[in-house]
Amino acid sequence: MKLATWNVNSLNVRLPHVLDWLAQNPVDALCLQETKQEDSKFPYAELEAAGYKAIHSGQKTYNGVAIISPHAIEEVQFDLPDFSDEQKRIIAATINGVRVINAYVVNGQAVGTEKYDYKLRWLASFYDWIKSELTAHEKLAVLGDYNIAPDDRDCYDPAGWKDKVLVSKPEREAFEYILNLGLYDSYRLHHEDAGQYSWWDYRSGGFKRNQGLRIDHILISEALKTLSEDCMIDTAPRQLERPSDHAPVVLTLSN
DNA sequence: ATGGCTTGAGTGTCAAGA
Repeated sequence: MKLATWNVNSLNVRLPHVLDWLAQNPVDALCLQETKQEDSKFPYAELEAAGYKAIHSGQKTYNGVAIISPHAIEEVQFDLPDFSDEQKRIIAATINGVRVINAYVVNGQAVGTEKYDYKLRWLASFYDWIKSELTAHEKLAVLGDYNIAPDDRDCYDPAGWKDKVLVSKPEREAFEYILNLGLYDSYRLHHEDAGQYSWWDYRSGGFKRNQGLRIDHILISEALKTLSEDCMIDTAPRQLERPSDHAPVVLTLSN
């Protein structure tokens, strides 16, 4: 079984990349973030023609999350249960017996801003919900754009980024607390090296110089950890014309 | 460089991303 996450930075622009990628990388579930479109614009028909079902929680211009799968998509849930929010950042479903949560975590803009405060409050509510989901679902995967680089190996310039948004101590602690609920950063189960990123700034030739951050993650419960065979970051789509600034992250499970 | 690029909105130019 393969699970993947990809922040596409506008599905309207990126649909050809997504369809090509799915054709080359058949997965059991693909979680998208930043679709940036209302449900009425979501390309259900194009995905269906490619053999995929989909669920979407979208809005105009910003945010928006989707789960795409060739299998039945069951027990669908939208939004955090205890956090009043107009922003479409959460969608979850059960696929082949695995609870799949897709999260587009708040960016936070800059430390000390209102948006940063909103990020920390959002993460606190996210923590509470993940805790309850873990008790309800033994096989749980929490995929998405976390907008947090967990440690200095995940940042191309730790000194320059010190205490900045995406790497600040409160954000890293929030990520750590979520792991401490009983989840594992699947990438780190299989790879210890630094310099492996999932996002590169469009500006300043970030990708060519490998100046990036690892902020897209697939967290898995103990029951899935025992099945985990590999987690990889696919940099191929980042090299295409008009790419998303994020690369897909793919988890392979046995069975 | 409170920068650099990309997207959506909407037709002039800004907000937001990370």
